[in-house]
Amino acid sequence: MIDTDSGFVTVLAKRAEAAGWQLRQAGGAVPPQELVAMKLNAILVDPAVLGDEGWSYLERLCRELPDLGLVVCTGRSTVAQRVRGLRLGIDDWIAKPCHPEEAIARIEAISRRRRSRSELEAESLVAGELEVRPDKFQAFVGGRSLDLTRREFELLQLLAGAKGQVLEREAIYQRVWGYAMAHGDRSVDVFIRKLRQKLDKHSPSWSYIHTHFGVGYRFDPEPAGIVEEELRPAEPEAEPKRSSGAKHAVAAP
Amino acid sequence: MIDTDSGFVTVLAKRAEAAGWQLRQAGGAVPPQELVAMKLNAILVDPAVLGDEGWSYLERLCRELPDLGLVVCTGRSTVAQRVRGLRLGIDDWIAKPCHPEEAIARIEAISRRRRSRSELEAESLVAGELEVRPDKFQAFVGGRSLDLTRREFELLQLLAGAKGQVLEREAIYQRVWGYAMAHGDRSVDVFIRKLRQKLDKHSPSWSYIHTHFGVGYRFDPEPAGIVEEELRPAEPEAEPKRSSGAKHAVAAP
DNA sequence: CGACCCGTGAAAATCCTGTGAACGCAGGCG
DNA sequence: CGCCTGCGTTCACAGGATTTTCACGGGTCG
Repeated sequence: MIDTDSGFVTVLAKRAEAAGWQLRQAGGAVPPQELVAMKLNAILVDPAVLGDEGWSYLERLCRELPDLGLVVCTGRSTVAQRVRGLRLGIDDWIAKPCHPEEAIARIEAISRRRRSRSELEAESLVAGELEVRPDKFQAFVGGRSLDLTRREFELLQLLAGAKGQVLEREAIYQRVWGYAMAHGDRSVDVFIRKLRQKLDKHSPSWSYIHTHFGVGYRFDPEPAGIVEEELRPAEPEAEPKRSSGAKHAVAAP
Repeated sequence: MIDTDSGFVTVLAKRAEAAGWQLRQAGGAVPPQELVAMKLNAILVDPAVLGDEGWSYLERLCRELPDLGLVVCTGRSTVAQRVRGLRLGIDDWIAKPCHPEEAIARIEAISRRRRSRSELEAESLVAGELEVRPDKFQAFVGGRSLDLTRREFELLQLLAGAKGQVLEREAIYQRVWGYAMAHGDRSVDVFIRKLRQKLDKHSPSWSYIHTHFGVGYRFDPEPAGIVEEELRPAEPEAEPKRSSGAKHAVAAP
């Protein structure tokens, strides 16, 4: 929570703790980046402590962290202000002399929506030769681990979860990295490449990730394997380099 | 909305319509089943009109339609009641003498969360032999992809969405490209041609896009197929070139 | 008939993605 | 405490795919 009203802060902290939450408090604007690092569920702000920067800060939060639950709790406000805030992306607006229990309940209500859809994980998922195991934070092919890093795994899990759907870069970034993608960021592409490398290394006869030009990527296991190795069985290919290897299928379900 | 306060209902209906929503109103409890059939986005309830069944009805809604946005808007209420409601699964609780614009904004805020989590605009659309699938950024005929590029798809989606309506070039450009069309720009025409090509290639016996001279284009699937091939079965037409082929129907305004 | 509008094909300009590598950072280890 | 390694981020380049632009000619309208 971002507020300086010590009485409110104290009592809310107590209730939050009683509810089993972990609460962090600040007395002024906190850069969205730091908020990301805190892995927050929701944030409660009294824009009064932000001064003139109030609106721009709230706007920034909504823009860069659309997944974060955002509740404003402040003193006098007009209908126009509340409407503006809600339209901006704020999830709830509470008038300040407010019962802490209600604040807790409202934050809970917001978070409920957020959580409900994402808690579908922990289900082991199979696609082609691939097996994605959230419990082990790893993916396997024939029992052998792909040795994915954290980000790689999260990306793969996201893609594999939205089976068949095309996911746009921004959406991918948003959901894996947790905040809005900066214009021109190529991180997603780079990780897609790493994933494709590892997938191809362990399951060469399948293609999993497909590119949709100008849109994003789509996960869909296809047995479209490259079967030219057996044409020249005596080839002394000591070099495991796959060189310009298989072209990645471009948009053609 | 479930409410009987005619003044509130009237003004809210007006605002909702202005916001482009479709609103249905009832004066008492509606079975969840019927609500499902209405394909609602959110529901606004004043439990006062439900009498003693209020809480049980709300509870039932939360249990059976957890995906539905649920907002309570009623008169006097205690903190305990609001907390109970919010914990139950209600998304927002508004005190009743309330500005309709705020009610709209709050419902919007709730729906925003709901929608962004689930697949946005996953409504697949069928027209003639054509199937437009927003989730795949692609259109299909008989399961085969038309292989549209992003712009082509967006254009087709726009046209197909405004079923039967004639769209002017500037309007099309504005909505697909996102900014105003420069004078003399022929991009729309070019993309219409590309679309017609691909449509005709995969679904030759239908005509989808019609030209309105001096106005714009209109999407309307018609089985007006060109059936002259069978008139000369022995024709050695080795040249698949459609050359000056089928003229595109031009409707008179 | 003449001005304007639209379909068409192809060249030119632009944008997008795959890729390799450098960079910075943090934890693990000697 | 300093080195090393693994990981994530950023950059620049190249090859394509896509979009835009252009010029022509056939159609349409008044």
